[in-house]
Amino acid sequence: MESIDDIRERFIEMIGMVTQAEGMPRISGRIIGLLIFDGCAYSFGELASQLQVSRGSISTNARMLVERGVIERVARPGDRQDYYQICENPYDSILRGVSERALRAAGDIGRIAGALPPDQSQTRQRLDEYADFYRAVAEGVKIASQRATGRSDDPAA
Amino acid sequence: MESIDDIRERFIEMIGMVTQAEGMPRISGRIIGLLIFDGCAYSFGELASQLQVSRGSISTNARMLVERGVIERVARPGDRQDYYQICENPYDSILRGVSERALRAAGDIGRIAGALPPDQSQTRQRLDEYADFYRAVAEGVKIASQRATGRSDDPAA
DNA sequence: CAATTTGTTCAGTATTGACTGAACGTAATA
DNA sequence: TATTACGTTCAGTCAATACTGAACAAATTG
Repeated sequence: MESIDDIRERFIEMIGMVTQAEGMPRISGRIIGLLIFDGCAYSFGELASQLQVSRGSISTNARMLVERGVIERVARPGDRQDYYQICENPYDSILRGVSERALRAAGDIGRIAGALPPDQSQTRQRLDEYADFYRAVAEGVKIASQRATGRSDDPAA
Repeated sequence: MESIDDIRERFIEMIGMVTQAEGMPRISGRIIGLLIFDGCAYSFGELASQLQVSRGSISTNARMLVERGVIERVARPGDRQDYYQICENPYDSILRGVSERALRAAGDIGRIAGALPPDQSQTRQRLDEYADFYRAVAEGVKIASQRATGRSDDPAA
């Protein structure tokens, strides 16, 4: 029988690999995995020792995750250390980032399409289609976000 | 006034950067950009010379893109070379890959959640939520795919 | 058959970027 | 004020991987 610690380890490493595959640093994913699995707040130092990484890495990755709204810093009275825990709905924040990137790509492509002279309508049409694709992605992600969270802004809930 | 060639160049490089940001090789994106912009079929050799990369790179990247259903090989009677053009709806294929990866992550997480002993219901719940998130992403992407393509399988179209 | 063309493979290179660890600033404590 | 604890920063290291280019097999042409 596999121990809980083994399962935990497996989960944390797995999330690390998944986030790496999504283009994020592996340590970011391991922080997320740890905080989701244990569901409590950990201090800066605990994160470093639990994940066996340098404090520099924790500093960089924790800041990025806070900035993206995935984890949050919480204070403990009488304790000078920084504590971190997973946000209420981290998934929303993650998807917002994906959506933003897609919209930016759509905007970039649309701008290039707009720069084409009028006699290049065929090309412009292909580029506009491409931009629409990215807009559709952004839209689909937004829908996923609504479904994954408590559907707080979904009238049909 | 910016020439069409300059715009073309800018577009191709831009798509290269976008795909790189999505975790794919930059050359793959440049091939896609070239084929979308010009909208015609190019030979293996033309791809290499137009993009100024080695034939080895074209071989590897073209094969991957064909395998993913983004571009396709077309034959020309009396010409031994391989010709490549963008697929009918490359976006569908790209999104299918994204969706599959999300579902795989959801399955992995769900399996780990299932391995937890019954007294870990809190943890299991958090993990199940996480798995649901990835399922929602897969679903949202599928919706995006339907919207971006000709909505061929959307009864409301 | 020799020469040429075409695409693949793979060993080597170059580059990117994650990660480390030491130096540093700051704040608390004695 | 000296010391300790904490988080940040940044120069340097290391690993992953995109890319090159030469060697190769197969097909074609003369």
